Amino acid sequence: MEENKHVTIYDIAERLNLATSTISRALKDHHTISDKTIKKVKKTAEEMGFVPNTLAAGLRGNKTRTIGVLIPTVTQPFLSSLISGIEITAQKSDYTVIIMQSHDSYDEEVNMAKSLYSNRVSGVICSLAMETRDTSHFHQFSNNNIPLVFVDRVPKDYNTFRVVIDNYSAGYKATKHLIEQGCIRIAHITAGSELGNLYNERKRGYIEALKDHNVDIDENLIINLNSVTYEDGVKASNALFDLDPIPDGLFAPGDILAVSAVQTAKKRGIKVPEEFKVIGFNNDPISQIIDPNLSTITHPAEKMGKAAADIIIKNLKSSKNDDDAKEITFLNTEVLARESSQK
Amino acid sequence: MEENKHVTIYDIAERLNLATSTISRALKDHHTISDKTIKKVKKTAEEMGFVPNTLAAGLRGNKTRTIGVLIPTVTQPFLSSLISGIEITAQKSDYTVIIMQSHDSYDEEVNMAKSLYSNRVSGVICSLAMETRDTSHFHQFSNNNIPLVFVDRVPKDYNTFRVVIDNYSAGYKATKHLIEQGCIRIAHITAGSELGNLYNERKRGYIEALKDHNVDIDENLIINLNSVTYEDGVKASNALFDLDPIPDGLFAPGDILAVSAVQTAKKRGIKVPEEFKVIGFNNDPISQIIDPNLSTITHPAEKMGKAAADIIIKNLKSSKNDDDAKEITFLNTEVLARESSQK
DNA sequence: TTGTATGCGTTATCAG
DNA sequence: CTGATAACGCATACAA
Repeated sequence: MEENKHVTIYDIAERLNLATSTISRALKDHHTISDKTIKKVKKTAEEMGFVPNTLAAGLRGNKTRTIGVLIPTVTQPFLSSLISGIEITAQKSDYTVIIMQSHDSYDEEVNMAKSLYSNRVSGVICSLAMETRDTSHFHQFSNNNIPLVFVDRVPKDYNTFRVVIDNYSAGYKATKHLIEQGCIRIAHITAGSELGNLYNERKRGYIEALKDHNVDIDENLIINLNSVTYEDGVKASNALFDLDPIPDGLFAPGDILAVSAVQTAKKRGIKVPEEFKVIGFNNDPISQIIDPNLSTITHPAEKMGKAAADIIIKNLKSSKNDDDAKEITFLNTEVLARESSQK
Repeated sequence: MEENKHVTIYDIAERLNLATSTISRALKDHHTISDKTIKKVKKTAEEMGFVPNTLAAGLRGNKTRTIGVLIPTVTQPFLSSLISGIEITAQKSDYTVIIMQSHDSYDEEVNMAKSLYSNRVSGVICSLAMETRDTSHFHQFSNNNIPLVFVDRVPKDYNTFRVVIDNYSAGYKATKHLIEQGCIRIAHITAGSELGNLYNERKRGYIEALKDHNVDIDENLIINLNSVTYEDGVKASNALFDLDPIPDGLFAPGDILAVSAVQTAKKRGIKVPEEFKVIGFNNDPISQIIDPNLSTITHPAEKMGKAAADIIIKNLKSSKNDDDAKEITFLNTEVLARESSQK
């Protein structure tokens, strides 16, 4: 077995009778190094199997070209698409992405944030954990000039970059769509108000749409959940179908909830969309698998990821110490009318 | 804005009039340091907002307590569950996980591998890209005593740890199940033979099961695909349904393919499972969403992730330079009989 | 165009 | 029990 010690620029320097500084510069195409030397160095590096030690470089230069991503989980379609977007953009600028999952736990989020800081990431992209109420664990980034971008589930009061959709108007659009499809008893599921208020905003849109179109607001048709699993959705739907009369429409703020409602309806012999129309949120893959296909609101996950990464990279480039208010980027959503809300 | 320079052990040392070495040791509960000092140091560190610089520690100690994960994508349910398993185990032993996606491209995989090495990860867990035929880019790990574990899509000839399921027997079980449900014209979809031979193995199991049960093997019922997207599945299914007579069963080596077959069948008025029974593979979430629910083969993604991480960590602990043959870990699969293959 | 010297923050070795 | 010092591998300021 080869007990290969890692090859360093020092090894290359020795072999070529050059200074380490020359090697270091040649490897990065520094303009003060002759083409000849550059070629020679690169060739030898290749031959010797040199791989730069990013730890050393990071320590020395205090920049790691690494973007830390801190999200609840990678298993949600929305979030994995977000990652995908981040990665695509990062890769173009030669940034490495390191992903950590909070599993929607505040404590884990705090730990992971520390770990990211400990790893001296160049920038951070975060979608908050469900549990998170306090965001002081992000101060370490802000205080040290490490660009921080919140995505989707963002804190309300934190002067940093945010990439979001307009949840209010999305909720409004979804509800309006159901009204236009003839619904007059529209139910809504919402989730425990948290820091980010994402579900609250969607609910606000729902309420406003009802008001604007003179549809009665019935508190019995609004179900409040603490979490948004499939099982929660089944419970909520059953509660709705126990009403008399049952609602004729549902705006669910997530496709999983919507799907659970459709399936519960089917199980109870309620016809979708004839007796009960549904619109979800996110445009998850399942929305096209379920029968009937689910109407939903698009959520531009990949675009959001790209936008967030762009902000980080741009900010790092200009290295401006701006105390300016950080902008909020709003991305578009659209109603995707499929079978589950057909007239 | 606070222009906080990072707090270092040097800052703590200065404040407490102690040596940096004392601080370093105190922070790690070294037994040669008095309890009093340890307490004092920890308190001050906390107060000053000290966060260890893992780059420096990694550089110095040549170990980073980081596991690099190199997989095709995080968006596949199987792979995101795998990650989940890796993370759970890693976190218990205080390892950090860094994830990179090859997007099934050989070139990206080579790059990412270099990047992981460059980051001096302590160990690597990899599921190969579809495109990968050559695995020499992993030698850098093997040669430098960095534990390497392949998972699921593994190379055939590479003396390193492997965590897999027995694809042959899984394919056999799936096919046998269809036979037991009364199928006699069982179709199969397979994918271009690659290094890992995962699909080939499943196909081999399919063939053997047919033979063992005296069911005719009809080459027309076996469709070979280059990729395994939903669209590919639709094409394959249509080809099968254009046959006369159509097959009465299908073993699809992935749930997406199976779902596409079910939906294509429905579109063409073919009744599932009455006229056409289907079994998939992986037990993806969609398998429980589609109507009828999809029979499938379980794939213990999270367990595999845990097993792989365990191997890395154990190996790192014992730091034995074993030239021994590396073991292969086989995990169990099961037939999950649901509606789509009902008699 | 290249070389010299230094420091990034930590830990391990050795000395006290 | 604590301190001084060197070393990890690289990048930069400065010198030549």
